Amino acid sequence: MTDQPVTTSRKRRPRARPAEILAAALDLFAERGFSATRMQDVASRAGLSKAAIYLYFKDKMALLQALVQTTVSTNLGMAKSLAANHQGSVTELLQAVMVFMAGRVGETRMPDLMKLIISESRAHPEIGRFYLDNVINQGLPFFESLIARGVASGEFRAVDPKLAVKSMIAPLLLAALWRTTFEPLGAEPIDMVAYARHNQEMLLRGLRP
Amino acid sequence: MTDQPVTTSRKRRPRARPAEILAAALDLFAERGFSATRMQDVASRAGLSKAAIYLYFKDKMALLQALVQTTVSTNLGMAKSLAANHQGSVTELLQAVMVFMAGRVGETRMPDLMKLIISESRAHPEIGRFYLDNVINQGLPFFESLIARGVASGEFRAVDPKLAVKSMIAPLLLAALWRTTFEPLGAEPIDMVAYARHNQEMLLRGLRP
DNA sequence: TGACTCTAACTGACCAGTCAGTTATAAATA
DNA sequence: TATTTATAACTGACTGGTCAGTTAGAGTCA
Repeated sequence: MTDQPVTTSRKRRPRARPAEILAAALDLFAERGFSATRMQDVASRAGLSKAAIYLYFKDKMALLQALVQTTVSTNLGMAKSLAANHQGSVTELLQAVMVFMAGRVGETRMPDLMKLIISESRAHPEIGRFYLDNVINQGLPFFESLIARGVASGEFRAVDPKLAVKSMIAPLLLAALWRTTFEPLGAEPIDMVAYARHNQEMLLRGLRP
Repeated sequence: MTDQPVTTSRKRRPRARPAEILAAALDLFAERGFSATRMQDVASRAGLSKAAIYLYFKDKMALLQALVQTTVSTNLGMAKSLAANHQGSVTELLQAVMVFMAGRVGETRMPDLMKLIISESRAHPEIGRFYLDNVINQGLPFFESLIARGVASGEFRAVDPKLAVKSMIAPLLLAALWRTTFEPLGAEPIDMVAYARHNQEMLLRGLRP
């Protein structure tokens, strides 16, 4: 017979807590949305009391902000390093970038984050502004520069890079919202592999001189 | 001296009420989102007391449902009649449909409705399901049939219509969310005319044999 | 009068965030 | 090694405020 307490042991693991809390929050935000998620629910899933969350995060919004910061911002950095290390035609680079992006949409929780940002940015403009400043206003110029390189090298026809970039992004946005909004309601899932191949084909044909 | 009441005249206009209430609700939902809009605010803007709304609508959700039903569903009907009355190549028809759709995104409140549906469908699946059943599951097969016609007639290469349709829709979705989510935060507006022309060009080049 | 339209005031439920107090653990001390 | 001390980590219970929806009854008109 051990002397161990019958109740769930109250461990002190301050190093691990923030990540656990964020993981719980992402699960619940993705599943139910931001407003419908109670701090108590986040706490329960993370194995803490609600009050403990406030030792690590200022308020509920700080949870979302941290999720966006850590999860979404990294993607752009990865895409950029992809480009920096690339040798070969712009067409090949564009293909590589699109494969990478499609992978992020298909295999990570980026769609959930995107939907959260879109859904919550009206009630919480600071979230939307963070995304605008750190992802959109960084990412679009980067993609534009890729297109412009292709135009300069003669690989692409003389499109407006600002518009062409939207042709790169739009299918990903559609896929992200499809997955998070309509698939849970029973809509036919998108075959991401075929979809990515199709989009690549459409884009490159559309850009050909 | 008239005998009229000094208090704000309480007009009796029951025929006009539902439309007035819906107009107020759409304004506010678009401006602040669904959850952040108080029934009291809708009432004030419509010139009624909050309780009066409940004479015309069962609850808050019924407002959103009515908005979606009346505003969004009509678009598909208009696009279909466009197609029914069309003579000429599928390419021309596709162009006409895309111009029509771009106009709806650029000049009506459809973007606001789309964003509402996307934002609220998690908390209120019946809204999402209504949109899925009445717009997506009706509209996509219709657009697919257009593409398939073009493939059959040899105007388009042999694409999968299911995928090609997404290439038609995605830019509109991007524009709608851009307008409703990022423009209010200071993002550069999309020039819808140039954007529509660009998308048309990209789509038709992408579909060319 | 009676049917209809409308409202002020109310209710009940919900929930983010706070706070006073408790417990686990490392360091200091014996 | 065993005991004490200090404090960071943690919790249960509470508060203040919000808001959707209801009710009792007043105003209006035919």
